[in-house]
Amino acid sequence: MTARRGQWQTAADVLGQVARRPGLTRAAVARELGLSTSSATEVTARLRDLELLTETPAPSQGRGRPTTVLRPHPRGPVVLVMELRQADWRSAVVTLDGVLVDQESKRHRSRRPDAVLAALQAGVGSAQAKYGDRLLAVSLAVAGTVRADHLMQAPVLGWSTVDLNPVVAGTGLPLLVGNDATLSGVAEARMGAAAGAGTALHLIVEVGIGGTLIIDGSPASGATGAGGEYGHIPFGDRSRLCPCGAHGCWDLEIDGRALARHLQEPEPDDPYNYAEAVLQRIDESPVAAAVGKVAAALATGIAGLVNAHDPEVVTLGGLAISLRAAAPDAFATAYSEGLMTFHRAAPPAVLDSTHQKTGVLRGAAALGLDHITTDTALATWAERTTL
Amino acid sequence: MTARRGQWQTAADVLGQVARRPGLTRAAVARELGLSTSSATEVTARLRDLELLTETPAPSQGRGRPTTVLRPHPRGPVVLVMELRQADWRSAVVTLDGVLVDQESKRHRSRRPDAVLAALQAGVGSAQAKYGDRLLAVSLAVAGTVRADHLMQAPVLGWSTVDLNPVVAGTGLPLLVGNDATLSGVAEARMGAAAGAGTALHLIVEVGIGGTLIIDGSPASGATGAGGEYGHIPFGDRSRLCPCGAHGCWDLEIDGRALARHLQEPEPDDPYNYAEAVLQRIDESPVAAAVGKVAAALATGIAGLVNAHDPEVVTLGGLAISLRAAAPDAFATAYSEGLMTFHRAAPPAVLDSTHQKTGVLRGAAALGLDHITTDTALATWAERTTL
DNA sequence: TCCATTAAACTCGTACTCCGAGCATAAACC
DNA sequence: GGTTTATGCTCGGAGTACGAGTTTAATGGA
Repeated sequence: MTARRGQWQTAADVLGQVARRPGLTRAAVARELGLSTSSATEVTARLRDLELLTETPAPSQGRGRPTTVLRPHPRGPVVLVMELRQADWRSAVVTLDGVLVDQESKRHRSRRPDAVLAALQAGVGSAQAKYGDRLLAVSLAVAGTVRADHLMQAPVLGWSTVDLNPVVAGTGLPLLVGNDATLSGVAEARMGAAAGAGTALHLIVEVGIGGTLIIDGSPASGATGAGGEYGHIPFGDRSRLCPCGAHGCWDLEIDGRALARHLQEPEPDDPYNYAEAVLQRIDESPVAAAVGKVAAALATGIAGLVNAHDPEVVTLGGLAISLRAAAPDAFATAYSEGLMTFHRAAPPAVLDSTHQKTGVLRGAAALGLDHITTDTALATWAERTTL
Repeated sequence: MTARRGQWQTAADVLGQVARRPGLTRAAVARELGLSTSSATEVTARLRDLELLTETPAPSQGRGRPTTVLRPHPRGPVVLVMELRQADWRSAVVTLDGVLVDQESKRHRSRRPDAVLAALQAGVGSAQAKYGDRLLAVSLAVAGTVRADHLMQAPVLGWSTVDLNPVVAGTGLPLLVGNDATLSGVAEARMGAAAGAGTALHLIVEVGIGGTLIIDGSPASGATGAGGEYGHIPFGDRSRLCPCGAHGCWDLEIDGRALARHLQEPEPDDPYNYAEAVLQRIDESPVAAAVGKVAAALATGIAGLVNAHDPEVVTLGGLAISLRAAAPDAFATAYSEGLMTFHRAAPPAVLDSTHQKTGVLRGAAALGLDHITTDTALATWAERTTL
């Protein structure tokens, strides 16, 4: 039978709740979505029959008939999430409650694109072997600029344009690709420091700066998925050429390369670890001055983006956290001075990320689950299960 | 009876189509939304019974049974749209097809906030007297920074924080407030140069620069509605203090004030008309040089925002159009050089707005219609009509 | 002129979701 | 052990969308 318009919308909403706030009880979900108890009964029964959810008795909370906790079904759908990084790749399998299982991590043997993609493809293959039909999608996070399903620029990997589709070749699975900074922002907005915010800005400094604007839990990824490259807006010195091809990129002002410049040290091969090392020397006064400048450059840019986007909250990741911690006054001053006057009375809070290393995979998991819990995807699953 | 979840979703979708593409036939709407003919019959019947739509015979297009054009019902709901500008205010009434009727325009007698708001309130009153229950909302565009239903900064009006609620006081109508630049961007994205684009960036230069990022037809308005103040990100000279309170705002680099600086003329009282006058003198070589610099500053900033947001298309309004036209080479060069390399092969088109003076009201109309055609709003209307 | 063709509207029976009301149930509280 | 409380379950009903089949109103050709 063909799916009817909006037929699975409520079921999708229920699954969305389960993914965003794992451990939620059936009664709580019903309250949240404004469902009547009869509807809740019916929807959960449907989801149970389709092997999407199971119900387990919930610990009782005072009087009243005890309710149940909604949990993913042991034969329910899963998504494979993968993160491609400079020296290694990680993967995990996600169930409908967003829990990561089967976590793996492997160093690259070779960094040639075809070798790395072959390794990822093998990972997809073994997940498919283990989970079979339950595996519905692959969500891949990469440390580089993404455009649709291509990696355009990945300085940390030393890659230029690479088609990522080989990762799922031969499996018939859809491949979702996202930038790592974008996905860590999604994690913060859904279940981290920015949870509940309608509009949130996430910025993460590693080598250069990445980030994303998140509106109602979805990243503003632009026309081709390359949105969020905040490192390449001209907040910096226009005379400096960025490896990206533009001039005066913010990127060049806020990471290890900028610290080295201020300290008149040679450009570091590994700006991330260099910056961490420099931050250890914060009691040396030239270091403190350099860190202050970089923290101020970071804060000024953030203030500009706050003016532009009016986020409810800003979350920081990576080196941005330690940079601010090392020069809190320089940061606070530059932030305040960069804001439009009317923002200064109650400026958006700038919070440290709550997810650190796991944020990227969690964000990839969130978008992967979104993909398999749309009403149309559920209709497809239902058709398959009831055959 | 209480409204059921999603009960009016399809009806809302149909009305959305009618508003976005007026003159659409019933058959076309059904195709567009993937409705079966039986559903189309039913939905239109329902909308007819509720005095939301009427059907008029469509001009026949070849063989086959003729279809009908969906038009707003003569007793259907309307929205009052208003635009508050420096010297005057304009208003119009919008029907469900987005057509503006009863257009009016009145100069301010006094520019004191209370006097202006009283005049607007009187306008609302007369619209309510004429349309009665049919008038469901007021959508107000203002030339200034908006935060929820307050105007925070309006340099062109000389106002600081002003509560705009008095405009609808005593009417019981909901007030929707939007920045003028944001709303003109909505008009471009819905039915202008950026029609069909998923992500579009709109920038309009008048005094300073305003704009908005539009995703799937909705502006990214931020937490409080102040989103889109692109003029106040630090693309400019950090030593210059902006009236907004921040330093180095882009605003200061791309309007009449910047032209005057480059020409070493005194700061103009009316930067907009000053800039238009300067552009008439483009054949003087110092003027050409100054315009080139300003056009380049505009293009460089646009390129940075393209890097950040990856829009499908950029639309220009106000002076931005004539600035680019006056210095096309400077603009094109700076645009290209500001882009990340991978964008340069196929950079987003930068198009002139198709709506000029009417864009703001059309954008306000679009958001107003959105507000009264949500499924919940339709349920309310239905309840009222069937009583 | 008349008939075939075409596209779309209409009718009817059905499936499905959600709801309200009423009832049943399982815990905590007293 | 009865009361209170929150929740789940059952049932009948309302409402939407759909498929299949039929009807309708136009065009275009014989």
